[in-house]
Amino acid sequence: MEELLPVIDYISRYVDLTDDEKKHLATFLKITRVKKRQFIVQPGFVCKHKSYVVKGAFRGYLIDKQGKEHTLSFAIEDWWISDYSSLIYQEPATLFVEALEDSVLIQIEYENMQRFLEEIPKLEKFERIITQRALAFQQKRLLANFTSTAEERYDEFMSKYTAIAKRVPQYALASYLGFSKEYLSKIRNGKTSKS
Amino acid sequence: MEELLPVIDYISRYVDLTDDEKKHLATFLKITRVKKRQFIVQPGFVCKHKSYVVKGAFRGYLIDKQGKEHTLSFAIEDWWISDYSSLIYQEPATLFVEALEDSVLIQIEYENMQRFLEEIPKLEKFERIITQRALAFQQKRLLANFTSTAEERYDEFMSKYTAIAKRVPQYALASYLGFSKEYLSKIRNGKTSKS
DNA sequence: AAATAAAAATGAACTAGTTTAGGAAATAGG
DNA sequence: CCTATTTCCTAAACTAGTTCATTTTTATTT
Repeated sequence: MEELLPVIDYISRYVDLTDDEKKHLATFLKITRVKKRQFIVQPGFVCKHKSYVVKGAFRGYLIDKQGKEHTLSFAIEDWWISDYSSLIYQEPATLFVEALEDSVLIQIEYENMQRFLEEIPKLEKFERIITQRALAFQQKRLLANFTSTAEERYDEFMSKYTAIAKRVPQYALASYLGFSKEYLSKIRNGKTSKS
Repeated sequence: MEELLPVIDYISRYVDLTDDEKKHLATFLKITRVKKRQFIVQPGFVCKHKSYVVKGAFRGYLIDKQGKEHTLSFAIEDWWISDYSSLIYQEPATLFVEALEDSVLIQIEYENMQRFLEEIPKLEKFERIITQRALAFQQKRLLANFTSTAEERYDEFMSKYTAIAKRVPQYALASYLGFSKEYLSKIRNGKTSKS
């Protein structure tokens, strides 16, 4: 239970849970430790969990036909990550989700998620809210890609997600922002460095 | 009530509602008729409704700094449309949502949505499910843009959303698929026409 | 049915960002 | 502390898709 507190506190930000409900919820959760470079989701395999990051960093990406990587999401402490469409439809994933550091997760298995939504209907509200936020986040990201140039997107990301920018490799950042690592390098060197 | 049946049936696909609940739900809904070229959402104004299309066609798009249009979504009969992030955070919209034909909508006002989620908690599940689907849809769209070429995306869309493709102008389709109308025209004429 | 406006097609010049291939610098592991 | 691997930088050639200006076709209005 001790170790599961972070995620229970997280959920409690959105719905009020009694102590009993918290205990019940805890039975649906499990701690997972992964090493750097380890995958928690891989294309072709059904994504079985929703994962909350207690410690560490992850990125979700896919590889296109030409072998190019496209990063779709990052997650550090207090974020969630998974292949969403694989998880909800229980169909083979398209994404890799890879640990960028040695990390600790709290995971909820798909079947358990269905069970706890039935047994603790309050949690429907939690799921609804975080899904709405994820959707709004995605929409905003999409819009940013339309309205801004490569350089603006870079600046925006650096100021908004400083913590993430510091922890992920540049090739991952470039492939998140939608351009090549070479071009990221060009942007960086175009700036008047303060170091 | 009669006129509101389509959306009540839609919701009933996801959650079982008693007749009383259906009647209660109906009090939260309203019919809106709009003419071609009319906007139901505009940048700068808070998006107040979630809209279900009974009849007609819509597109959601934004205009970037260079004046270029980017279409984010289409909606025809039995689809929902709105500026999602504006709606859930009740902040000014970034999108235009425009009627492509004379149309009929069933709308749910934001405040009413909050009320009915509290008064009929069953509907949390409905909201959760359709939000999850919207998110999965968005993710798939994003992935398709990475893994396919302009031409493949065009083919994919034509076969998957034939009904929509027939009803929306080509400039709208091009700006949805992520290239210029001139390029769409080029793709079309590159194909061996069957007409 | 004519007049007007909107949408679609064409082709040539253009450009943002990619690709490729090299080497330098930094990190991690033993 | 030394070696290997990963990450980062540079520069030139390249290309998918854009832009612009003009024409043809298709809708819409009177």
